[in-house]
Amino acid sequence: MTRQKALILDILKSDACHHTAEEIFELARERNPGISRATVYNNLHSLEREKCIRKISGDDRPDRYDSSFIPHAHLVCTECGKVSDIDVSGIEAAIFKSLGCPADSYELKIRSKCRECRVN
Amino acid sequence: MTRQKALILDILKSDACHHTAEEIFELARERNPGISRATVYNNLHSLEREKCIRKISGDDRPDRYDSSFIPHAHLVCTECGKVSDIDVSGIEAAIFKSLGCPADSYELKIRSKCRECRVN
DNA sequence: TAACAATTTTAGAATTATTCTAAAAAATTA
DNA sequence: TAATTTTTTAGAATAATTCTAAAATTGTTA
Repeated sequence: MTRQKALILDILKSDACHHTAEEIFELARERNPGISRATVYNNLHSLEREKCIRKISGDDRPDRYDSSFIPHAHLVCTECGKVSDIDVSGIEAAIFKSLGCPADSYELKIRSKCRECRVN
Repeated sequence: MTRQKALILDILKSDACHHTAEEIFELARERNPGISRATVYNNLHSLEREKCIRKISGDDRPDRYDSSFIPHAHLVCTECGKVSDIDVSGIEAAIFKSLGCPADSYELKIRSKCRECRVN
């Protein structure tokens, strides 16, 4: 594990936010000013291949990276637009059933009002 | 509804494929050689806003458009990138259970090899 | 239908996110 | 340590999409 790769992983692990590659590049530069953008992309790819991190493909916006490799669903609020994690049990089993094998990965985005907006 | 917008909608409706904007542009050019790429993008956006079509955000590949607005799962081939519909029963129920109400819409993207690529 | 306003289209430049390149540096192996 | 492999770097290249401003089309009102 190179210095740069460890730095990128640390940035993701030490922050609950779902950062974009560009944000990670900026944060990495604060601690290693010489780091290259390509290195950030290279390592995000390799960390993803190694199932250390997960990419959340953006909706008209740049992709974001999640320090958790455990797949989970995202709730996109139709009212305030906020994205939050949501647990939907039984997806994996349902996917396995229709696919005949486990998926490489999956992404479930649910559009609904979030709890806060539902109250108001 | 302009001539161009009708053409773009027709291309999507008359073909089960999930085309990319570029593919739609090429198909539109066959029937209207002067059409501009920007027109294709403009109309795809406006059709999406009007809930006539749905965008499937691409995974390292360009976004694709679905002529149906009814939510359903998509299988994104990790090999050839093709997007196909896949029936995963029980998703709606699982979402209802964790949300406490039906979702406005959802998008389930499953990454795996498609049937053709699995054979080869 | 004429006159006018509003919207859409067009061509191509600009932008954004990401990937590629090839030489230098670092890490790994023998 | 020497040789080999892998990674990093800077910046150019690419791909997808958005922007721009002028022209064309469409819609509206008199």
